[in-house]
Amino acid sequence: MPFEQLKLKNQLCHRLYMASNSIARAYREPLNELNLTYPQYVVMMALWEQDEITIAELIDKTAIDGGAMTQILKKMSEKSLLAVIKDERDKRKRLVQLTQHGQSLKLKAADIPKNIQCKFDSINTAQAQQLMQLLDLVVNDLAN
Amino acid sequence: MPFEQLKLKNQLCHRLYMASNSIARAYREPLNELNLTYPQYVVMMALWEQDEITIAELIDKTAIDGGAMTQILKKMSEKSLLAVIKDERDKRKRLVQLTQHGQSLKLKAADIPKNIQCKFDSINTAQAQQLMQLLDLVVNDLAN
DNA sequence: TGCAAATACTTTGCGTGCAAATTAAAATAA
DNA sequence: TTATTTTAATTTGCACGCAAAGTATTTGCA
Repeated sequence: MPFEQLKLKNQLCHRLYMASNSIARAYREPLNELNLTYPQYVVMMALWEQDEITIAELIDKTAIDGGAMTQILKKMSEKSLLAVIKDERDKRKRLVQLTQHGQSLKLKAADIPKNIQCKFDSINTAQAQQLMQLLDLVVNDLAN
Repeated sequence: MPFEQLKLKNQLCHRLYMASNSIARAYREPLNELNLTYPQYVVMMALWEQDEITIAELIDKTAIDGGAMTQILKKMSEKSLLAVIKDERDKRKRLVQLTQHGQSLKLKAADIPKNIQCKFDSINTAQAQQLMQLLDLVVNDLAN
């Protein structure tokens, strides 16, 4: 079978492309109600876990590009979700700090994961776990 | 455990986000040598399988956004990879046709899938198949 | 036949993802 | 100490992904 390896149906990358876009699209509606984009939501989740971290740490936790992060934090700061303040001990660094508004949004966001899960009719919890484990292998293998 | 569902490590969406970005990044170098972006490569794979299809069919096969597709085809046309011609039977439609240059690129691209696979040290063929099947379930569940 | 609805695409505006260049500050070396 | 290198973040330019609006063209229905 010539060029079988170039067929779209055999491309893991294309599956990932479609799945990633699909799930980001699924988050769009619920996140619109919080006035958040998907990457902004990821930043919020990171900060809800640990507040007042440097931008570099935030980039590390979220895997969001540094150049994009600057813009994202700027927009989130304008929406009064967080503040970016100087680190007096190391003036190269900047610390990201949730506002009270940003902290309180956690309650409103708490239902989102369940709402998304409801859409997965054909995937059970074990399969979702397995999927996440396989995706971690992909990410780790490509990290080098 | 309060708000456990909001932690990043439990988010399938974030795993997909990272994996999709990682693998797109992995394709960047080999595709640079063909002067193709990743979505452009997807368009090429679709056309190598079946040439002279409408833009709507191309969108259907690739899952690339329609608005983006217009721009992508414009750029690929400028690079003489393909031509977009009118469908005389239905003047709303436009047909996408590979040029000889576009067709010949298939040979150069034939090695790419194997080169990417080499990076996956911890995933065997069966696991890759399983991953693709799970991703198909995700996409199908979210299609509704 | 004629006209509203559907279809196929294009355009526009916004928000990233990414590479590369830039700026500023701290760490390290000479 | 001073110069070099490294680290942290920003800026710039390009290519999408997506929603919404706009433009033809065709269908289908009254």
